[in-house]
Amino acid sequence: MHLRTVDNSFTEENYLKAIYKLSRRIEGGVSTNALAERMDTKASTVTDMLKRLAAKELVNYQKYQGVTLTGTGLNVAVDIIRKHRLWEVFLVEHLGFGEHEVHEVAEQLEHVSSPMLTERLDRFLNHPKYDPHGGPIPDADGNFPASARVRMDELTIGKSSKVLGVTEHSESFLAYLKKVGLHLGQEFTLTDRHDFDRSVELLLNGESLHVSHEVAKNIFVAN
Amino acid sequence: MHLRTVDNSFTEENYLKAIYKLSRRIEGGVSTNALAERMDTKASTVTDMLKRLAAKELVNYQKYQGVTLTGTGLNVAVDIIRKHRLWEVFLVEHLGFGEHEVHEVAEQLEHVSSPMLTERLDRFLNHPKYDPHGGPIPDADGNFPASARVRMDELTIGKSSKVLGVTEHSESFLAYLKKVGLHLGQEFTLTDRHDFDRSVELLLNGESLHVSHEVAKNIFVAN
DNA sequence: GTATATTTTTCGATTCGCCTAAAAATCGTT
DNA sequence: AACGATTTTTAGGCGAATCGAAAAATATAC
Repeated sequence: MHLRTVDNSFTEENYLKAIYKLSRRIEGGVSTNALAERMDTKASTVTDMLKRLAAKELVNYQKYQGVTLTGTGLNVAVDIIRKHRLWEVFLVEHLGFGEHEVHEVAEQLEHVSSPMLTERLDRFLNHPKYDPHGGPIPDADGNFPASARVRMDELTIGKSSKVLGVTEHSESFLAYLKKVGLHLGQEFTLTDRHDFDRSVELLLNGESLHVSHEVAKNIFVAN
Repeated sequence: MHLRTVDNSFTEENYLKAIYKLSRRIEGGVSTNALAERMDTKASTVTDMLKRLAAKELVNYQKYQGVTLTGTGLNVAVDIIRKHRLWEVFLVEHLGFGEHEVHEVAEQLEHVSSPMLTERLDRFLNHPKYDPHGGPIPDADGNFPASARVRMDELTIGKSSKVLGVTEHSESFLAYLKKVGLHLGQEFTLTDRHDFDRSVELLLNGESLHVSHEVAKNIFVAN
């Protein structure tokens, strides 16, 4: 006698979120190994979980073929992201957390399940569109803000722009950005693109900067 | 490798909290059945859990003899109560929740583990001493506010006390209090408590008065 | 003080999330 | 097409948290 309507465990929610994030960056289904690395677990564990998620119709899974989210699974994933980012705004703007101190706490808060809480928090925060890292916050219907932002690697040559956010949050990546001066709000001009490796050239504070495609595709800029 | 040094699960935390709350009202150790009822589970499940908690030295447990919290267990329980009540203050005062809509959400939020979050929330809320129901909020060291007030339904049997205030302000409730003589400052002795409906018996001006739990929980009395 | 009732514990089972080791499928290279 | 390397799945096991059924301990009644 279980009520099984919306009974997603933290673990399940985290898998769905991981699948969502990985599928943003990769064409087609997400591989078991990619998921295992992201979830810091073993491939066999991932296989087990994918079967369970498939049984609940949260993912489309066929063995050896990778995994994608179903409509339901997508809804859950986006809702988790919405909550995560709203909490980050709260932590930074109202509790005085530093931008880089919020992630772990938000990882916990995002699993609190109360639509009323989420909507009231959203209102309290004045319906923010971006989190402190520049990540877009989907609304209650799961729609992301229709904003003027593109990935840096997609910006037109010659355009001036500024850094709005990143999609990769590893320590090393953030350290690299800091080192080369690509911090939030930094203005620059995209002067050239090299087709052979899709890297780009920027003009930033009067200096030229070479940015690899791997880096550029993880940076959101104004368009 | 998780960051949580003391890795208490939600379930464990809830058992510790339940043991704490039950031991407030009852002399000696808490019985397996009382705990099972409170946790809405089976006695056999409780026995299993008590063994685990005892192995972690969070409770003192000897079979058939009931259970009490160890120092460590008490610390955990009080910290959960602190977080629960702080979140209730936040929900009511900043998100506009009604007094009676907050409990379930706070039950989830109380398990978010981040001392930094708790302390910053406490500061944001201006170090409140009582939650929206009048429940006292322990400080970061686990000390409850010195002011001695408890809900009438939580007063120890045999204690003499006096009425300090109410948390329910409806006309009918106030009229009832007036009729039975429970006005502000009125002295009385709590002579008995009936576990089946948690109602209490008072001795008031030499007369016996039966007060339902519904009423008693909305009256603050000196402790 | 013995019999009966109640409480509590023990004893398998189950599900979730995870692991290791081994087998199977797929991919890459020649 | 066939070999070897890599990825993925299967198989079997483990701890946490739960259950029901049955046994054991304690409490109550007579």
